[in-house]
Amino acid sequence: MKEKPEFSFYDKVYMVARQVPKGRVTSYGAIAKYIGSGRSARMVGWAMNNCGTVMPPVPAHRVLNKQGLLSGKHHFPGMGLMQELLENEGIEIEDDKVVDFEKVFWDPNVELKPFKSL
DNA sequence: TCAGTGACTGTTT
DNA sequence: AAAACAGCCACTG
Repeated sequence: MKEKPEFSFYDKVYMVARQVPKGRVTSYGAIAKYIGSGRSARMVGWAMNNCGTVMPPVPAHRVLNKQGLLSGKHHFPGMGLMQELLENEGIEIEDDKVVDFEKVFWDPNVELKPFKSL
């Protein structure tokens, strides 16, 4: 029996994003690689665009680019909401980027088990 | 069906 | 070091 993930590309992204621990952040590329396409980071970002249409809601504010920059903050409602959410979790933000990004970085490829094992 | 878009990343200039 | 180019794949019109 071949395991056939019924999970769509979106679902995989949401699944990983939801498992990001509080006070931690990850990058699109890390998620993309975790789901099997290390170079499809753009698709991860695109999936995040629909994050508000899925349940439960996805903490897209914990997903940043590899530079630790809040690249998607402009997509959040209000102004600086994404930054406030991150700061609320203990993450320090400066100039729209995460301080000590390497320290709060959470890599699903390391912290989580391979997707096939799920 | 084809073409355009996009919350990224790596390589090259 | 910074900017530009290319690759990548899924969704919409």
